[in-house]
Amino acid sequence: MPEGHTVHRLAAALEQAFGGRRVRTSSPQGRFPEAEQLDGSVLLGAEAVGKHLFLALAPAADVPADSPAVRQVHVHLGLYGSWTFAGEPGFADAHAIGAPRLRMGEREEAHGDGGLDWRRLVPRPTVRLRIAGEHGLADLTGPTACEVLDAQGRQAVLDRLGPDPLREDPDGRARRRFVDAVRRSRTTIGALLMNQQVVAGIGNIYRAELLFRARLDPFVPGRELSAGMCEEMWEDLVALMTYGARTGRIVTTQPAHRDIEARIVERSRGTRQNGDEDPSAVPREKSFYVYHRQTLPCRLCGTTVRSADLAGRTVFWCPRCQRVRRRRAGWTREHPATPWALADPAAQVA
DNA sequence: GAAACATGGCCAT
DNA sequence: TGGCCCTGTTTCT
Repeated sequence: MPEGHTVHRLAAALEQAFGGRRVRTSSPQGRFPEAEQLDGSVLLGAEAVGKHLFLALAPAADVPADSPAVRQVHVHLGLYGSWTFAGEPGFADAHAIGAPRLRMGEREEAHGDGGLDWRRLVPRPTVRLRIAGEHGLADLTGPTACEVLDAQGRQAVLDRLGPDPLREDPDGRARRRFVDAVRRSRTTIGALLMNQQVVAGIGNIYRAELLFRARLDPFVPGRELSAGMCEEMWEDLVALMTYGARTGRIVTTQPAHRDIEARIVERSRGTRQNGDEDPSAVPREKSFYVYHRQTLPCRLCGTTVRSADLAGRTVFWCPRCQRVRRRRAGWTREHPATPWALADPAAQVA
């Protein structure tokens, strides 16, 4: 269950694992029959845009990237999709917690059976696509999309996507696109943030957390927000998602706000993330301000966090910290937003 | 076992 | 807005 940062990590992991190499492809589940034609291709590269993943495959390593011979495997994990890696020690290293198996997507998982030969791993019957190389393999299960596209098809997907905070934006064009899209719309900011045409890569966690950090009510219409508020949100998103892509974890709380949990019984069902097993990581029950914290007190003011349906998904917010007031001049926040300089996610690793 | 639930998105009304 | 598709895990009967 990934948001954009996970997909970017996956692209890096797949490229590291198979980039420039010939791969075997198969569809144990049988629901991706194109795997047979792709078998024996060279994986030229892996790219993430928002939550979309593209794997470029060609008959040979020296085929130019823009050649019509290049096939684009387009993968979207949806709610349930995940990749499971298995291989020699050091395979998919950047993400390995312990060989030979780990899962990415909703989490990474290390199995202690070190003697297992990855080549003999029988795929689960639900594996849509298996990619195998010389040193290891990757199994894809449960994607909402796994299809072969040509260059035009790939472009059609990209055309449906707004700016991705995880892609370079040297001239500020992406930020401007985001700000304009928000301020042009009478739709609520909570719905806009989930619209991949407005910003690509945000999911339900980043939405709720970003709005808390901005001290903005999810139900305020986009057009009521000032340009400054939108620019601050974009910059905060870039920082939060960059941290997420680097660590594999969504952490939005500042260290000073984490210990309220000591006095609270956390819901038994938590939100799993990559690296939950890592004792140096911020524990999941301390990682969020509002996500899945409905009925619990706000970390800042103690008011009970609320949840409601917004655009088909559950949104979480603190009705006090995120209260806004309508003034003649437009909407204003009742509380100042998090000072962005302090919000540097790098400073959040306790 | 069944049912509920989950970090999504598409398509038909 | 509602229904439906993907799968795995937890919680309820």
